[in-house]
Formats: sequence, structure tokens, C-alpha cells
Amino acid sequence: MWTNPELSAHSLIIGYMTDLKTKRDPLGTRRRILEAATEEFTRAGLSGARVDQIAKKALTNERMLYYYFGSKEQLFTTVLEVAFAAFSDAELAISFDGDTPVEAMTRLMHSIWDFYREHPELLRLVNNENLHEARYLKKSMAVRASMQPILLRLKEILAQGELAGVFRSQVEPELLFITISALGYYVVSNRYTIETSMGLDFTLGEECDATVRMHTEMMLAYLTRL
Amino acid sequence: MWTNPELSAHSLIIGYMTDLKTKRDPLGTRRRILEAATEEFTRAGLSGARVDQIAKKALTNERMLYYYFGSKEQLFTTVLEVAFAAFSDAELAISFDGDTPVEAMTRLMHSIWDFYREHPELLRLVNNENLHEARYLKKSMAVRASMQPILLRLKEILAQGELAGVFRSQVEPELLFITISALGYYVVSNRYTIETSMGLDFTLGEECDATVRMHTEMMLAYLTRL
Amino acid sequence: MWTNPELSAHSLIIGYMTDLKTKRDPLGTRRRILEAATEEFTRAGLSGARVDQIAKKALTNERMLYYYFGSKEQLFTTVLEVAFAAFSDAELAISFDGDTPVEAMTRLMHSIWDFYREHPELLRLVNNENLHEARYLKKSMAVRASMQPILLRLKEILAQGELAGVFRSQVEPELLFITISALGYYVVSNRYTIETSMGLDFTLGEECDATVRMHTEMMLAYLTRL
Amino acid sequence: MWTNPELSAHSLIIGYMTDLKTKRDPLGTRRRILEAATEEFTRAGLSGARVDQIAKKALTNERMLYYYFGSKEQLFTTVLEVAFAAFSDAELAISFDGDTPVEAMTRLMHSIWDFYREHPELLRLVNNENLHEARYLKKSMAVRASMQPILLRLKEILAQGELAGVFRSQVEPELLFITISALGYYVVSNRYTIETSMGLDFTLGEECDATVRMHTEMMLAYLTRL
DNA sequence: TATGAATGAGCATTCATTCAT
DNA sequence: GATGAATGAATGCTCATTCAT
Repeated sequence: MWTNPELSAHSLIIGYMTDLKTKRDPLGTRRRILEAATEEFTRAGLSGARVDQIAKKALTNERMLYYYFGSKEQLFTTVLEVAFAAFSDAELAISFDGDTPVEAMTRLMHSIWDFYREHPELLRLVNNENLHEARYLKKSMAVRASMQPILLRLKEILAQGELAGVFRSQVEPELLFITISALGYYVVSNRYTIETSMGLDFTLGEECDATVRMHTEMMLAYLTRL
Repeated sequence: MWTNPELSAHSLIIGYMTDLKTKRDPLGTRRRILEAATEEFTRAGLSGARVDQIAKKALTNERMLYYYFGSKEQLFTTVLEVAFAAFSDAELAISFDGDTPVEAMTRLMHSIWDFYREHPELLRLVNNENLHEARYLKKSMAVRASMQPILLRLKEILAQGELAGVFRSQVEPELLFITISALGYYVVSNRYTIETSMGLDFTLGEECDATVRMHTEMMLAYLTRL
Repeated sequence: MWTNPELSAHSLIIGYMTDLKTKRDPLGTRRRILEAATEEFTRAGLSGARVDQIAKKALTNERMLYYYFGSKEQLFTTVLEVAFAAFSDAELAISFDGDTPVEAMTRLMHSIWDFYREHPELLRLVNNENLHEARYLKKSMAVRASMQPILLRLKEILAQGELAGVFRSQVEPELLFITISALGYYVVSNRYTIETSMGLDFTLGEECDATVRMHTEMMLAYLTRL
Repeated sequence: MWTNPELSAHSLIIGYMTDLKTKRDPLGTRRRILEAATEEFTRAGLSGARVDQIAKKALTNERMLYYYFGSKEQLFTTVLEVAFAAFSDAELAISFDGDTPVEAMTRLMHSIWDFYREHPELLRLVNNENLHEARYLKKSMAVRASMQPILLRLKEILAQGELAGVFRSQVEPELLFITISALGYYVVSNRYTIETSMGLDFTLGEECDATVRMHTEMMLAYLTRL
């Protein structure tokens, strides 16, 4: 019944609202609602977000939200799909031409970690979804599909490294991707309780550099120990 | 005004409710509320949890919740503190007598990862708290204190390994702890979106073993590369 | 955010509900809520009034009360402003053409006292507001403004009487107004404890006439003693 | 079932709490509850007052309030009776020996007005009771009885003035008492809405003196106009 | 006499959603 | 496409009161 035009073409990372509202602007209204919803769901989660706040931020009324997305939950699902697609798009934009396997792997890791650090809102949405046991993404075909290209890339780099004799063999790309994700995800997602329980902010400045350096070194130590 | 007797002595991991209700049982009532609250906050987060459900599960009425904990938010804070204390207590219960540094480090990592896998409710609570930017733990002295002993243990193992010439030097215990946490945390906390986006459950059976093996190997590869 | 259309034009004394409810009637709904609120606040004061009762009496639901007035307290403030405006409007409707100063003063006094006796609900609201130390009217510009015309009228009558040589000079209109108010207010506002402590009802029939006669005579005795 | 020891002997004006609490002090506990209740009912009225606040202020627990007074409403009734008795006692303490009728009348008026100005809490309680249509005093015999002596005094002064040829005849003491009360009551009871609607405080300093002067003059102008 | 523990009904307010135009 | 008006079922929290010791 409700389709996501954002996913039919190459999706764009949700930016900030820069447009003034003009009357009778169906696509604009829809997009503004989506942007506002991303902000609200990021801020407060599914149950914490308020539909009237979303409508207000989107410079429209609550009715339109239902007109375009059917329900608060379907809107949440759409927001998640768009966010995942944005991540996928960003990773696929990198080119590894001329890189050695070690360089390519390093570049990929850093790219993923950078994206996480620069888009904490994605992580908040994903955390929310995990708290709901992925109820709203389970029906979504889009998310699974958007992860395939990046796994493929990882597989290629591993294969090239193995062929070149610098990487160990029999590394599963899925497990490797999850490990890379874990290292980047945790310090961003859990920055607040980390700061509260340890007194350090691992996502900014000096600590961040040290973290990236150690994690890179650790991953390469593993991959290159034949 | 409201104190947490759970934290004054060695705290115990909140188990499941096994007791029948008896009249005039202040400690029992308080404990049942706390257990029920842990379940509800785990299930639905702070805003999603319902005080009437907590009261019902605790076999008491809503009024007692306010009588003992003051507000839903203070109850949430207490639940978090108790959960952190439970983690800390569990880790401090391990003995490393007779272990080599590599064995001790391996044992510590596995212990942390096991705890995470066996207590997904702690991770859900922590995720919730991060979504609130640690608002409810910020005032808490208890959490910070409960992390110190485990950091000290890590420091000792690192020092012994360095002394024995098997571990590299200049490894920061805080960063190491966070890295270990990240590896164990992510696969549990994000198991649902991982399953949705990759089709695999990395916390159960075969996948779990492979994950633990790889992460252990990776960590030791890093620490032992002098 | 919430405006009071009742005060923008000449306000009318809130009467009793005589209209049936019709669907989609924003002005009607708003007015019915205001009328019902006046009744409820008159009956039980701010804290004693029940929003569900107001909604029920207004043939709508509680949500609309907040939709139109924001909060119970803002509704209370609006009720007060409307009541004051009703008093002011009633007094300004009198014409003193052809009256001697003594006649005019007598007529004004009686008009005020009549209004008090005929609108005990205004007095109850004012009493309530005084118990709250005028917290809800303090922000209101409307009330102060609505008292100016009547003070001006009093001033004119005093000046004419002084010019005609029948009234004493140097009578402050504010103090005079308060004295007139006091005499009319007390017997209505405190009728219940007066009856309890003295066994007489000074607002009805014989007692009322005697009271009005004495107060009129007293006031004129003062004003005409040069 | 519940008696009021305060009224059996000469009652005292409720002062401020000066006693420390001692264990097992039945009369002290009862008195402290009554004092605290007077404060609370004065502050917030019957429905606004909170029994837990009363208990807290009285340094006891809510249960004792019910033990001594039966219910919140009966406590309210007792507070009212004590307050009325305090007024009566104060007025009966004046001696008019050697006064001319005009002096005596002036002294009595000023005494009443002074009491009102110095005990606004009595007026708040009376206002509250009027908002409840004297529901809680209706059963009370005490209040009616406590007003008789003061009416008798007024009657005597009127009779002496009439005998001396300075006061007019056929003045009803009840109506006179009410008129005197009205003048003193209104400026204290309604000081807040007076200030809000007129911008003047008629209970303090200069305005107060002018008010007392005018009201005295007005009353004597009436009584002495034969 | 005194007290901490317990209760159920009720409170103002907010929720996501739908109606009528 | 767009909007203000309307709804009923929660929501967290507080109330006066009573129980058990």
C-alpha cells in the first residue's frame, strides 16, 4: 500500500531541512516528514517519539503523516530502511583502485568506523530496532539486500590478500564484517555509559585516534598471522 | 531519601521471581518491584515500560512503587545500578590462581563475553540508558566505582604478561576493556538486526563458537605481537 | 498560543447551557467548555474541580479541553477574565442621564450590589483566586483594564457632587469603590458562615432590604457630611 | 466520638510551633497536628491540603491524624472552630471602662479590623468554609455560641449611645456587626485581586490608615446622624 | 500510643489515530 | 492534497484512608 520512493533510486543520506514550505508540494511534504521523523526517532526512540512533534517539525499536520506512511510504526520502518541504505551507499562509494590488500582492508575499516562516528543517529535507530528485536525490519527485504554489496567487497579484498600471501585463509567475510562493525559501533553507541562508567570519551580527539590505531593494528595482526 | 540496599552489600544478580507473596513483607515487596521493573525495563525501555505492569508482576500496587522508589525514573536508575553491580560482582568472582598471563586474559575475555550472552537484559538496559545519553546514571556514583576492580584486574594481567615477556607493553587497560566489551557486546546487543541484515545468529551454537575463537585469536595476536 | 475570543468583543455574562451539541462546532465546543468550567470552578474551586466533569457537562471529551485551553489552570484563568469582563460590562451599561449626584451614586451602588447578589458565582471565583493569592490573574492584563471605566465613572459622579456642593471633597475613587464593593461583597460571599454564626440570611428578602437601606444611608451620610 | 479539648477551656490563638517533639506525648501530638493542619488548610484549603504534609509538619505520621480527629474533614471542622473561638476570645478581652459610646464603638471597630489584618489565616479558613457553603460548621454549636458575647457588647454600646443622645435609635446590632466585619474583611480577604485589579495594597501602610480613617468616619457619620 | 506498610480509586494530562470538510 | 476538530483509551502519579504490629 505504501511504497518508499527513497529506496527505488539511489538513496541519499538524510540531510538537514533547508527548504521552506510551499503549498501543495506532495514530495516535499513527504520528505520533510521523513526527515523530521528521523530526528524524532533518533532523539527518543519509537515509543518516545511524538507524532505531533514530527508533524510540527515537518511543517505539516499529523493527518499527512498517516496519509503518506499509514502509521507511526510504518514510518519508523521507512526511516530505518532509508538509514541502512544511506550506510550502504556510503560504503559502496569508496574505490580501492591501486590499493594493496592491507591498504584496502584498512581503508574499508576506517570508512565504516568513520561513518559510524559521523552518523550516530543511524546507530541510535539501530539500537532502537534491536530493543524491539528487529520487529519493524523483519518484513523488510530492502535491508538484507543493501548489505550484500559490502560483503562482496570484503570477500574480494580477503581473496586478493590470500592470493598475495599476506592474509590468512578461511576467514569468513560475515564474521569479519561483524567484528569490524562491533569495534566501531560500540564506542559510538555506548559512548555515554562508557563516559559514565570509565570517565573517558572514546569518540573524540586523542582517545579516538588511539582507539582506531589499536583496532586497526589488532585486526591486521590477526589477518596477517598466517 | 531513597536508598539502594542492594548495593550496600554484595549484590546478587536479579533472578526470576520464585517467591509467593506474603503480607507485610517490606523487603520482599521492594525486591519483587525491582525484579519486575528489571523485566519491564528490559522488555520495553524506560518510556515503553508501564508502571501498572510492574506493579502487577510484583504482586503489589502502583502506589508501593512510588513508596519505595519515588518515581519511575528513580526506579530505572536503581535497576541500572543493580545490573552494573551484578556484572561487576560476577567478574570479580573469578580466580586466576596458577594461570599464565595468556590463560588469564583468555579466561577474563570469555568470562565477560559469557556474561553478556547470558544476561542480554543487562545489555538492553545499557542500550536504553545510552539512548537517554546516560541521563539516569550520570548522578550515580555507584556505577563508576563498580568498574574499578575489573580494570585493576586487567592491569595486573597485562603487567604480568609484560613482565613474562609475552605481552606487548604500553597497552591501556581502559581501551583494552572497551575493546573486549565491544566484541562481546555487539553480537548480543545487535543480534536481531544482524540476523535481519545477514541472516545469521552469532550468539548461538556454531556461529558463537567461531566468533569466540576468532575474537580470542585476534586479541591474543595483538597482545603477543611484541 | 491560546487566545480568549470572549474578551475581544463585548463579553457577555456566561449563562446556562441551552444549546444541543452539533458535530464540528469549534466555537460551540469552546463555549460549552467555558460555561461548564465556570460552573465547576464555581462549585468546587480550582483544585476541587474535575476536568472529566467539565468535559462531561460540555458534552465533549477531556482532550478538547486541552486542545482549546492548554491546561486546567489556563482554563481557570480564562474563566476568571470572562467573569471580570462580565461585571465590567454590566456596570458600564448603566446610564446616569438626568440624575442628581446623590441619585447617580445611589444607583451605582445598588447596581454593584445587585450584580454581586445576582452573580454569586463571580464572587466564588474571586474568592478562589484570592485563596491562590491571585496567581492566575497576575499575568492577566485584561482584568486591570476592565476596572478602569468604572473607576472613571465614580470619579465623575464625585466631581459633579463636589461641584454641586453636596459631596465632600478629597474622596479617593479607588477607596470609595472598594468600600462599596466590601459592603455588597461580604454579605453574599460570606452568607453561609454568617447564617451559621448569626442565624440570619442577609441576602434574601427583608434582611436584604434593610441591609441595602442602611448601607446606602451610611454611604450618603459620609459623602454629604461636608 | 472525637472531642475538642481546645474549646472546653478558654481557647488560645494558634501560635507557632515552638516545642520539640518528645516520644509518647499525646497532648503534644494532638496540638501539633492541629497547628500543622491550620497552616495547611490556610495555605491550600480543604481539598488542596495534603494529609501527609500535615503529618510531616506535625512531626508525626498520617495514622495519628485519623487516630485523633477521625478524618480530614473533621480535622478541618476542628480547625475552624478553634479559629472562630480565637477571634471571639480576642474581642472579649477588650475593656471599655471609662469610654464614651463613640470611643467604645471606635475601639471595637478598630479591634475587629486589627484582628482581621493580623490574622489573615482566619479569613482564608472562613473563605474556604464559605466556598463549601459552611458544610463543616453547620453541625457546630460552638461557632454560634462564640458570637453571642460580642453581639451583646455591641448592643450595650448602642444602647448607651442612644441613651446619651449621640447615636440614632433602632440600629440592629447584627446588621451593624456585619457591616463592620464587611469593611475590615474585604480589604484583607480580597487584597490580592484588589492589588491585581486596582494596583493598590489596601492592607499596608498609608492606604491602610486612610481606609481605617474613612471607614471609621463613615460609620460614625451614620450612627450620629439622628 | 505510635508507626511503617499497604491499598484502590481517582487525578490531570497525553497518546496515536480518525472524522468531516 | 491538505487541515482543524474530535476521540477514547491509556499514562504516570497522588489521594485519603486502613492494616498489622
